Amino acid sequence: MFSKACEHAIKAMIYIATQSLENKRVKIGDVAKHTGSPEAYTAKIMGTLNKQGIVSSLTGPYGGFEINAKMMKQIKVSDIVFAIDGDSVYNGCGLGLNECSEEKPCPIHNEFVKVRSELKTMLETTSVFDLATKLQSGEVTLVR
Amino acid sequence: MFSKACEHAIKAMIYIATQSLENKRVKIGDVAKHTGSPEAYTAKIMGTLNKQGIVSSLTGPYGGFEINAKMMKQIKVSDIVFAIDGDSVYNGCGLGLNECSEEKPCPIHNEFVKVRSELKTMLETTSVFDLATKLQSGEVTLVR
DNA sequence: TTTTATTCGGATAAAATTGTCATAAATAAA
DNA sequence: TTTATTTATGACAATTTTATCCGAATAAAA
Ligand code: FES
Ligand code: FES
Repeated sequence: MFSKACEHAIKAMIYIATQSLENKRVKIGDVAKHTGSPEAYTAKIMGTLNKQGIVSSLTGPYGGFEINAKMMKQIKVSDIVFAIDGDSVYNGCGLGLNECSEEKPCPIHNEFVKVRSELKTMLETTSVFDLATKLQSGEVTLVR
Repeated sequence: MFSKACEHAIKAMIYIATQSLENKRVKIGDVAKHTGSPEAYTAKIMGTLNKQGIVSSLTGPYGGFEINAKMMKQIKVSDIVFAIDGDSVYNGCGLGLNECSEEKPCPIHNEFVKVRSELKTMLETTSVFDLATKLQSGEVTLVR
C-alpha cells in the first residue's frame, strides 16, 4: 500500500507529535527507538519531510525534531504520503498503466477509483494531531 | 497498491480470458504483446498462476494458455492478487507492523481497516469474466 | 520417429528500494 | 572561542523486486 519509507515517515511524525505536545524536542535516535525504524534511514526520510516543511528541525545540542501544535492539526496523513510516495496513491492506475484515464480506462478502473477515492478521503481527513492523541492515550501502538 | 508482478498477472488473465471466450488458446508472446508486459517475466508469473490452478496451459505446438469459461466466472481478481501478492493486501497493517491487531492496533488502524475491507470486497466481487467482457467490448484498454 | 513449437524452471542480471556510514554543517553551552 | 552534540547529506552497501536467458520437458504434427 505505502512504501516502507512512507510507513517510517508516518510513524516518526506521530511520535514526534506526541513529544511536541509535551514541549519536548526529540532526537532521531529517540524517534527510531520508539518507532522500530532504522535510525539512519529514518534520518534521511526526516530530511525530506523537513524540506517539505511538514516537520521542523534544529541542529546542535538540545536540537532535534518538533512539530508546531497548530501545524499538527493542519498536517494530514495525506501530506506525509504525498511527500514520500508522491501522488501515485491518489491518481495512479490500479493496473499500472502510465496514466489513469476516464476516457480510456483500464478494466478495473470503475471499481478501483471508488476505493482509491475513499482511501484519499480517509488520509485527507486524518491529522497528525488526531493520531498523536490516540498514541498518547495508550490505546494504540507504533511497534510490534 | 499491487506489485508489478500482480499487475502483469491481472492483465494477462484478462487478455487470456477474452481469447478463451473465442476458443483461442494464446501463446505467451501474444499475451505480452497485448498487455505491454515483459514476455519472460510474464511467463514466470503464468507459471505461478498455473500451479495455483487459476489458468490452464498446454506445451507444444498449438499450445498456450486458456481459461475455462466456467472458471473465469468463478475466478475473482482477489484470487489473482492472493496468488501473487499473498494476503498482505487483505490482512496487512497499514503502517507495516508485523501483524494487524484489533487488540493493540496501530494509530491508523480504525481508519485503515474500513478502506482495506472495501478493497477486499471490491476484488472479491469482480470476476475475470466481468473484466474480459469489458475488454471485448472495447470500452477499456490494457495498454498505454 | 523426427521435427517443430511451446511451456517450464532454474540461473543469472538489472533496477529499485531499503538501509548504513562517514563527514560536513550548524548550534548551543562551557 | 572552543567543544560537544545534533541534524544534513552524499556515497556506498544490502536486499528485494523486476526482468532476462537458456536448456529441459512436453506434445502436436509431419
Ligand atoms: S485507468 Fe486503471 S485505474 Fe483508472
Ligand atoms: S494494526 Fe495497523 S492497520 Fe491494523
